[in-house]
Amino acid sequence: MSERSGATSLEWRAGHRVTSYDVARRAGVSQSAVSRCFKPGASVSKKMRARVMKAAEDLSYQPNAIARSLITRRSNMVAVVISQQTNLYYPEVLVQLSQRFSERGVRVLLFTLERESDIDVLLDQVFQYQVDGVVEAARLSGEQIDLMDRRGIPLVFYNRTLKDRPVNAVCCDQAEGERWLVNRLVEAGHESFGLISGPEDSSVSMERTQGALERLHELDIKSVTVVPGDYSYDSGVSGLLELKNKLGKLPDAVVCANDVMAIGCMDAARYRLGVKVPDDLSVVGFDGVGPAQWQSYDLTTVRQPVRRMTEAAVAMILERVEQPDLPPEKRTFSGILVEGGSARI
Amino acid sequence: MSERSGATSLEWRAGHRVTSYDVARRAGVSQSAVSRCFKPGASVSKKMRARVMKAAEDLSYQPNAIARSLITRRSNMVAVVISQQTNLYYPEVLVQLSQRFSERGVRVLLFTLERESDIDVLLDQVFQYQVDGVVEAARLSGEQIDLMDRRGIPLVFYNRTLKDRPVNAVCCDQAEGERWLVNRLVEAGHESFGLISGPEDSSVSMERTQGALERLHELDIKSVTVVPGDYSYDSGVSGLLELKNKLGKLPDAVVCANDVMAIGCMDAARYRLGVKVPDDLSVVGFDGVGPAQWQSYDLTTVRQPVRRMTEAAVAMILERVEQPDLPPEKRTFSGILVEGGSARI
DNA sequence: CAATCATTCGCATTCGAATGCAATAATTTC
DNA sequence: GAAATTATTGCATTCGAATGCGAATGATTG
Repeated sequence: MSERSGATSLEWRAGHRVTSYDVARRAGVSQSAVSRCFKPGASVSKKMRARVMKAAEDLSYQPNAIARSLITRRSNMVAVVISQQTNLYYPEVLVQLSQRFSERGVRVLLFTLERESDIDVLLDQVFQYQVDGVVEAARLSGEQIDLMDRRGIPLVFYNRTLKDRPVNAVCCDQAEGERWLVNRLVEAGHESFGLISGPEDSSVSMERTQGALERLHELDIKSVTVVPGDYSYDSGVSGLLELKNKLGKLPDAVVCANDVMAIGCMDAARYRLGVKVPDDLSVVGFDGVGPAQWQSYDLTTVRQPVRRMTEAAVAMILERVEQPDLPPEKRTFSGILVEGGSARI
Repeated sequence: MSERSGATSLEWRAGHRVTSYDVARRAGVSQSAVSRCFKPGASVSKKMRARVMKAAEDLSYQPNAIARSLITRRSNMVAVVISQQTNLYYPEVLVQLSQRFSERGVRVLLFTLERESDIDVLLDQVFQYQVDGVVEAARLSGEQIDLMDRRGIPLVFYNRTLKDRPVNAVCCDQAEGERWLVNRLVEAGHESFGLISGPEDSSVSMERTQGALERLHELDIKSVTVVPGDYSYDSGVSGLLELKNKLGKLPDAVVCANDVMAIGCMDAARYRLGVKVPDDLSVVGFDGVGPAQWQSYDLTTVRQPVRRMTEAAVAMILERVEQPDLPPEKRTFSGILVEGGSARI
């Protein structure tokens, strides 16, 4: 706790990192003994542990995780890859993942994707850092998945899944959630629907839009128009305007592929078109982000169980670090319907 | 690009990582040669480089960053420590930092703080991972700063600074921004003010609130009431209600220590008190987060120049990795006044 | 063509902790 | 108290890449 520079620390040269050898020398034991003292469950006598810990304390020794990683072949680091999305929701996921991993003694090495095309370089980087596993919240091609597979790095997708390939994934059941939303809207008597989809290359967006369309079809609703969006607030705004253009009038309800677009959509209705939500127009979203609950929006949406999902992702990765040959597994969680005031009842 | 498992790869046993020795053997050269080929600017003949690169390609060899770190004493990792804040604004900072660092070949190791008390353990962790530097967006005690100093790890604070101690820091000029906001509000003829402050232990919040108070004092405004908040939407709501309680009526303007509280405040005014913003009440925030610009709020606020600030933080860290004895430096950036519609003109 | 100088390459060592194995010390058992 | 057993400890090696130094090769010059 308290050795000032200079005092008793003759052995302390600036720029010289304190190693297990230093501790060993000071405690008059071997380096291996020091190593063992820092390994839980190792065979060490009480006396030894006390002496070593004392010396370690004196020198403020901390084991070098990098050296350890080299020999144990475990870095205790996991890569989290997120693509630069407008999606307000990912930061939350990121923080949660970090926290859950950290509880299990694993740190998160962050990889952000600016351009989709950088993914190859990025995967090489991920590999170089010898991470124990990867949580992927970005798109990967089949080839890229193969690559990680060959490299033997456990890979878990977060909210994206490949139909044609067995992979590990944690997902929220997008389609189911959309079906709930559609059910509610139809029950409330809405007959014409507008959908604002997300980016084309987002599997999540596709599943949501498809889920809604499917249910609408089942319920024999004919008046359905889809316009494209990109998850951003602005595209929610323009999406609604485009719907109105296309139809000549507004639909009864708009189903947005995420909350942020739904929020944009509500604002467009109120401030651009002077239309009341939900009286004249119902709007629903998906995700359950914080702002969706703000009183100005009070959005009807489906909340993803982020806590559960991140826990699952962490567990799946760590299981596969221990047992690399566990078969691929997909875990799908139901969302939670949040009944706000943006949709008529 | 294309070696299928099985083909020519006799030397390829599962579970055996490809090392520089493997590449060396295949190329018929020494391990050092391989190492040099992967070091930019090393003395290697063209022929050699070609052979090695071919072999490396064949084996899909990637240098082991951990082994490299051990010998070079550079991990090319930087720790970013963020405290679990409700502040909507940090995730953005985090992503930006990651991107800027990544452009310079440095990765971000993420440390999230659940409880403030965990900070000591966390700092030890940071040290164990041998990061080259630390960007700290959380509070540290003087002792803790000393510790990092003794350990020789460059430390840059993001938006927090210690008065009584020379440290590296990148900040937005909170006080200045608040003065601007107050000026505008006073110019618009407002005479009574309510302030909703942030958490007590947040230096940023303190500077903002103090800055506003100071300017109000200079302008000889007497009717000023401060109530505490915690940066959250809810505390913005309750803050406004509390102000009304305390004063018996609403003030002319409310100055909130961040955008999210300002948003809560606006919603409370509209939906709890039935008061019009800005007609009956002006509200201003601070940060310039995305939602502040949504039409329902259209907040008058001061935006932090996140891009510039993160660039500065990255530059400061990396400079100090190269030259450890650069003196402490504080870089303060002016915010950008965003004239929204939440304050009367 | 020999002598000089500049490149390029390989050898051997290093970074710091973990670990199998053998040696030693501490316990237990009869 | 000796023998057998178990618990501790140290030695030596390992993980994979980087690098100082000297050897070998090549280029340059007179």
